[in-house]
Amino acid sequence: MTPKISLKEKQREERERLILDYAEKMLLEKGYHDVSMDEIATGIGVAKGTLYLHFPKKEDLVYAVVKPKMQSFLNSVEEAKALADGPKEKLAYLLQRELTGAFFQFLLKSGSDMTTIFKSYETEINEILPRIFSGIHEILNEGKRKGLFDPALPVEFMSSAFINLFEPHLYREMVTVRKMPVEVFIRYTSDLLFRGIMKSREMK
Amino acid sequence: MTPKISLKEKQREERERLILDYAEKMLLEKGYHDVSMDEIATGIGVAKGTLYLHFPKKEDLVYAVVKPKMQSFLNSVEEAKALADGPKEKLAYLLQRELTGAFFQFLLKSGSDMTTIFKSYETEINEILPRIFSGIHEILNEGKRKGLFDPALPVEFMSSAFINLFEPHLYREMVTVRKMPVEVFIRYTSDLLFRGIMKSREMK
Amino acid sequence: MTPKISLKEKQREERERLILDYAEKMLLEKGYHDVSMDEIATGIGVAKGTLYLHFPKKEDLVYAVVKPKMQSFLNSVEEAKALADGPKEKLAYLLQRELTGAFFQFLLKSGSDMTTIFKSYETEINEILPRIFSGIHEILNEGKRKGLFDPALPVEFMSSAFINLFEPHLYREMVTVRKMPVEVFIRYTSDLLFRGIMKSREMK
Amino acid sequence: MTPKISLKEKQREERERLILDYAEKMLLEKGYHDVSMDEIATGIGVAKGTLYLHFPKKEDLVYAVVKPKMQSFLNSVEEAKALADGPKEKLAYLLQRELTGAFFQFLLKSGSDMTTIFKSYETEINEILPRIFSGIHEILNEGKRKGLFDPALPVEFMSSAFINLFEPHLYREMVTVRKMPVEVFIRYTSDLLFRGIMKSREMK
DNA sequence: AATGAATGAGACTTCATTCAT
DNA sequence: AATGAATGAAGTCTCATTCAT
Repeated sequence: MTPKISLKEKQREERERLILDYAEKMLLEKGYHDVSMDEIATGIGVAKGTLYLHFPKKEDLVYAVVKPKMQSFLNSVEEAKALADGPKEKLAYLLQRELTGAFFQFLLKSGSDMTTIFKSYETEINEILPRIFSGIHEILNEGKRKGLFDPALPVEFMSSAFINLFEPHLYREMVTVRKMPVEVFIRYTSDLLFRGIMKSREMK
Repeated sequence: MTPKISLKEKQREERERLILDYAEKMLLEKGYHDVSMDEIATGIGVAKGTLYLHFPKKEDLVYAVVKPKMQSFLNSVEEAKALADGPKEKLAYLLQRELTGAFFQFLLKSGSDMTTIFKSYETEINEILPRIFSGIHEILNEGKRKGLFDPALPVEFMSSAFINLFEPHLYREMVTVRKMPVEVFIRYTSDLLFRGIMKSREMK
Repeated sequence: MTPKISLKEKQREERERLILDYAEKMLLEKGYHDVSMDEIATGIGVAKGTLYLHFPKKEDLVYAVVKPKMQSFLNSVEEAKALADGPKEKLAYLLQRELTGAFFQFLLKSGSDMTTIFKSYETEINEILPRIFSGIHEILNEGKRKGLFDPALPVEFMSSAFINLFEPHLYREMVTVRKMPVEVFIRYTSDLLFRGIMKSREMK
Repeated sequence: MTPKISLKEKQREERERLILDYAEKMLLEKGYHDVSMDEIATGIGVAKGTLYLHFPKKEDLVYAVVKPKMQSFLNSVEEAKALADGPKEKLAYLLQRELTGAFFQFLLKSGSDMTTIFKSYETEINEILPRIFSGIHEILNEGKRKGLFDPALPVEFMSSAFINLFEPHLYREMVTVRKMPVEVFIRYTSDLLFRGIMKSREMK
């Protein structure tokens, strides 16, 4: 009977994906508080109760949207660290891998510290986020050691500025609205990170 | 008996300031949707109704918090434009003047387009915000013309990146928590804007 | 010192009259629930607290508006009863005397049994209203005895129909809006009471 | 499975009827402002939220009570106009058809112009009410032309007096309290309209 | 499993009434 | 006496969550 079960399981997962995708879309568009469970249910054509079969709380549904993005970001950080290239290339890799992910965007949109919304996941979040940041800090410190990055700037300062680059307004304006090719957008962002807005003299 | 009138007026303004300050604090901490009128009232030790004596709607109270910051930012933009110095100095002036203001921070915190919250003030906002951005764009274009700023980066891209620098987490972490002197924080931020995180070769 | 006191007393009464007149106007216009104490105070240029120096409760203020009209109606009933004329003339006298008074109009406007609003005055009201009705009933019974009024119609039916004639919409429409002279309006109303809408054959 | 759907639909309608009936009862008893949504919910043993499933606003619930009565009255007016009989019979038909409906009663009870309460339905109301009145006026003018009704009385005067006959106090007192048979009540009312309170000489 | 009607806590807002000045 | 700021009970409405079908 395994196939039958896995068929059901498959359907269940498809349904769940449907929910998560639509929820993500709406959350990005309107933020946590302006998206109701009703709206999500109606939007994908299921009953409100069905959402609750998959996710016991709104918090759980939303966290299910956010967690993989956080996870993916962590993974990318780990991958970046493992690259043979230098720290600059590692950061560029991260940018290119995650710039379009909606994770941090969502957080900023929601306008709350994550823990305000995800009270039940505080422990989990406090396990993942620090690893993300310490991974970035490692890369940044490596850059400082190699004389590439400004030794005067605290790594916390740098990493925060780095994270801010993932803010969604700019992406939407440039790529979605103005049809700037993603690669161009990524290059610009990466340039901005590495040499600010000044006209470069020596590097691409 | 003008003094008597102005005494009352003074008290009224003090009370209003009390409300606005506490509201700002809470809004920055928890965002629009997670701060209730009740909470604000209790927090400053007045009854709910008292808030409504000063501000007919929650929207009005919150806009009264935001407007002066928006206004101040616009003023600073105008002042920056009027400076005799070059575009770089103008942007630095803006950073130094407004980096600690909580306006954009609040917006990001609130996680919605302003007009989602401030429906009644849409017209007003749509009058102020564009002037802020076009002012910044003028400075940026001036910089491009003078060969200072990267001509490849769209000014919208630059201005958006510039605005992102005002995000509050970093400020709080560095200045409030780690006791970094504000001047140092401003210099770092300004450096970041102008030359990215790379070790500088030729400029301060 | 009597004159001084009576001067103050006079001013007090003038102020009270001002309040009562404005309150009556607004009550008639918008009804009990749609007129706020604030509105009344502002409308006559005094502070809200001042209203409460004269009338401890909204109920008291409104009853102070209503009571004299009720009283006046009762007086007119008594006067009508005392007339030398027949019952028809007595009713006509009542109509002519009270048709323009706003008492019953106000009640209808307020849309509640009087006792819903005037809880504290229930006893008083239950003393006056029955006297009004029994006075009218006396006249009606006199008319029945004299073979003038339809003996089949219960007096309660007649008196209620009679009271309904005081409804304000018609008065406002005809006299205020269409500028029908009051005497004509009274004659029409009186005709209606005595012979309905049919074309009269024998009496004016 | 249409029957299943119609079962739910049926239950929904039953529930809605329950709400409407109880709301009507309370509205008639205490008027718009003195009936709270809470009170209605509690009164029929459901939660407040349930009311809002059926009617998004208090205004909507109340209008759902009023509209059918208004509609029914309009229908009766149209039917009356279409009768083969004379104008007197037409009015009598209207009286007999609608005297027990609570529509105008409710309006009077509510003590406000309908449009004060039903702001969102102003257009709809301004479409129905004038048709009611102009229908009545047609009948009245027909009566005048045929020499039946007093040509001196403006039709607006007559129609307003006619409407006043639907006032609820009298009905409740006579029929509900004193157990007067409805037919008798209707006959009395009709007599009152056509010949006033005078003892009739020539007509029943 | 799926549904969606029902629930009720909690948010915003109004307004009669009180009270310090 | 007069003021009007302050109060807080009460009302309308929303929405995450539950539960009978």
